[in-house]
Amino acid sequence: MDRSSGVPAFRQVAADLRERIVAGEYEPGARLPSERELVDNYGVSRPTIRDAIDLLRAEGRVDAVRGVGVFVRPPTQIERLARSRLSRAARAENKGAFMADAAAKGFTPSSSVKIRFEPADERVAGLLGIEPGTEVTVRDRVMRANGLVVQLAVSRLPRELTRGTVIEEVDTGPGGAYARLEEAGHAIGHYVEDVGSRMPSPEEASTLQLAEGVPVITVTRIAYRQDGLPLEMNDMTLPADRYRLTYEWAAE
Amino acid sequence: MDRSSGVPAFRQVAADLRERIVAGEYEPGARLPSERELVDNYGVSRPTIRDAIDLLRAEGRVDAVRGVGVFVRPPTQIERLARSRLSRAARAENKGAFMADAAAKGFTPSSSVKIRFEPADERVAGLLGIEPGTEVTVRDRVMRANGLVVQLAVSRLPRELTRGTVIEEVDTGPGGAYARLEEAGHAIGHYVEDVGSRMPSPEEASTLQLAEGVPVITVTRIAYRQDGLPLEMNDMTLPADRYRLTYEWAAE
DNA sequence: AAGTGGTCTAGACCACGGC
DNA sequence: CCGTGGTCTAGACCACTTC
Repeated sequence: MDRSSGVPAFRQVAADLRERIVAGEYEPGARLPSERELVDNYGVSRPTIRDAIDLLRAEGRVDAVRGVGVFVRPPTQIERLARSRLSRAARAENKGAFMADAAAKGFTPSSSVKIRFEPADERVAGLLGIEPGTEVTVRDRVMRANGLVVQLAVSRLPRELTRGTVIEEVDTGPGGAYARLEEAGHAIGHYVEDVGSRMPSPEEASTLQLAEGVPVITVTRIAYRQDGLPLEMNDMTLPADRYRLTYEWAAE
Repeated sequence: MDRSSGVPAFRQVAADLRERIVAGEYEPGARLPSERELVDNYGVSRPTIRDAIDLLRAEGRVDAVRGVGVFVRPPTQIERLARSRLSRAARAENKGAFMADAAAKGFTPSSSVKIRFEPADERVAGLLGIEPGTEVTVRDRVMRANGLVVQLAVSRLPRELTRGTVIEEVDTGPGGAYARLEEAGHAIGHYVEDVGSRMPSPEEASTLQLAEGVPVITVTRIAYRQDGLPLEMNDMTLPADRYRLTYEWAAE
């Protein structure tokens, strides 16, 4: 603790703890000294110690458990999602991309869907190439693996394309909505995915059961018909500590 | 303020401010009431008000400026990075992917490179398909646009492929390292990119000049020769509030 | 000089988990 | 019951920006 360095005390404490964690002095899953012990160790007040720990929590390095202690967060298991999950071959045998992934990875998937219809706002209309206000079919899904929420997905299609099809039902049948579109003569030509990241809203953090300091990955996928007409857009939200996305393409 | 709801006071204050921001009562760029005003408005102590504001900062919703006030963070300008930046056609006229992007977007790019050689660790060896300990050439780059740091990139190649080439020099010449590899008979067959996100380390936050509550996007790209041999791996780190990544592919 | 956010203290009480 | 983290208070002083 250097009180004259100009560096705030809580940052010095955080830096010291961070170093010890990275160095392995506190291993993954290990408990840090209690806040009151740290008060004695560093010679600062408890709020200052808490500021330091709050910093490490925001970085996603430690988890605090009330009544128990503060623990070094162990590395999480990462799933890779590849674009091959959208192949027709995969659809032939499964209920959709998410179920296909689940089958491959050996966990028990479940998914709850809410269907609604609403007028397209500016953004949706732009991406789907329709007039704002045009009615769209919205499939709002919460996907779970072994009971744990792992993904949110909001899919929107021009209602014109879904009227009278099972895409407006909860269960879209084998191969999912994409398979139904193709059966209706809308063969998919190409996909575009737009990937970004941000901190979650409090609602997202609680539905996705996110730990502190964990961002979400946002993916907006648009499926186009072979003539270039947008068929569907899908806004997906994934916990960044459990997913990576893999894309692969030939040079040129 | 409901003191008997069980919801902590600072979360109630944060929720109220968040609502007002989302509703547009405080517009982007607008100043929130000062902490001491909020103390009066909500009837809680200043540390409690600060806890509330700290929450909004961690979410990336507001910025605090010492001596001035707390401001609603305005939306940032987002650049899209598309895989087409890696095409041979783009290389033909430019110095590399980053410079190509810069030219297209109309900003002034600059980039500082440090070259070093080191033995491959476990991860690097696995991705490059070589034995751990094998010497690799490391090109450690900081990319800037109009003076602002916008990307970190650490590129690694088996030294065997770069010995005697300008890839071991600071300036790799027109088209960048990929062009030199192709000239040396290592035509690129395909690329794989692995995309994830996490909160930045303090070092990353300061070199990338990241605002609070802004994650980084991490991309690991591997370039393979046409026979499948890994030629290069590139670990990129991007500020999540300034970039989105776009991928596009044909169905099937 | 006045107002702002940044830091820090020395307490207090609470809710929760484990013994 | 005791120790843990979670919340909250009422101050204090500082560094900084603006006027």
